Amino acid sequence: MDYKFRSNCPISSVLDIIGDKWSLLILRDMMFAGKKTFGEFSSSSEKIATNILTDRLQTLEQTGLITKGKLPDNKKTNIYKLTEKGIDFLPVMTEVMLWSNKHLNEHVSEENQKVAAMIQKDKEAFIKVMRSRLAD
Amino acid sequence: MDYKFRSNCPISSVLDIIGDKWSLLILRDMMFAGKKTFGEFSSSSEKIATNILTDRLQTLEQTGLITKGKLPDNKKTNIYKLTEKGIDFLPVMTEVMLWSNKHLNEHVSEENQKVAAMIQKDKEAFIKVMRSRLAD
DNA sequence: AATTTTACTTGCAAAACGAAAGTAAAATTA
DNA sequence: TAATTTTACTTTCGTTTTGCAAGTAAAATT
Repeated sequence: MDYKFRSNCPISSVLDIIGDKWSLLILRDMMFAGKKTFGEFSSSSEKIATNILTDRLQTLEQTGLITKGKLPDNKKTNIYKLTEKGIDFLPVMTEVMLWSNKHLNEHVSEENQKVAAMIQKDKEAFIKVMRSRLAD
Repeated sequence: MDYKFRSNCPISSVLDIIGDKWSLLILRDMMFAGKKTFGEFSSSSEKIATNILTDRLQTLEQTGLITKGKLPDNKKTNIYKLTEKGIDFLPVMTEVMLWSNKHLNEHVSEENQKVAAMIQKDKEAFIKVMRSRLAD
């Protein structure tokens, strides 16, 4: 099987998103922690600055990975959701999680190691379950 | 199947690497373009600044994803290689490539689209082939 | 009506970035 | 062997980004 790229592969085009740690953290929290609001993102243990969080949410929205909306009875709180394009990023984040679990495992709880082992066994099943959770 | 994380998943620990676009470009060029030297990395179309390239190569070495060596008969040119830890990052870069190909395809050559379709059909086979290339 | 919450904005010092020029060791060329 | 070129950086400095901390206005709660 010959995998040969004749021109630059398009990875560089996505680097404004995945080459930014705060954007990745937001996507992680949306995908794996079910977070939806500015306050929830702000409360992550990594302590993102509020001006940076604002900036990254705007960038993710402008590049079509998330949308910003409101609940019908609440004009104040923004609700952020992943778009289809954003949900399609799940395999990337899943592989990042698995890589981290394997290579940075001195920082990983035993509980998370077990979950990662289950995911490793059947990535497709995991992604299917997560997709259906996020599609709500 | 219940995938439930009881504590923070370890993604944030890896963000110094994958949350940096220049590091990702270097890893891409090593994995998919077979690049090994400072000059080759420097010649990528994204035009990384030489002081930044130096900095990122040092960071990747210090975090154990690449090694820096020389050829036996050449004391001048540095040869960079992926470590096992670095090669394990292949699935992440593969998913990034597939995501880019799907969502940024107006920038993607027809040739690369065909290659991406082949990869999508059998990711495991692709990763196996690439691993054996890189393990040399 | 008063207070709290939410999602920001602002000011500013520090850090990072990146263009461009320079440098020294090592290789190549004449 | 001397001159030139190549390689992998380092340095300078202006610009941009980051991030802390305080402030703000609209909306919700008390």
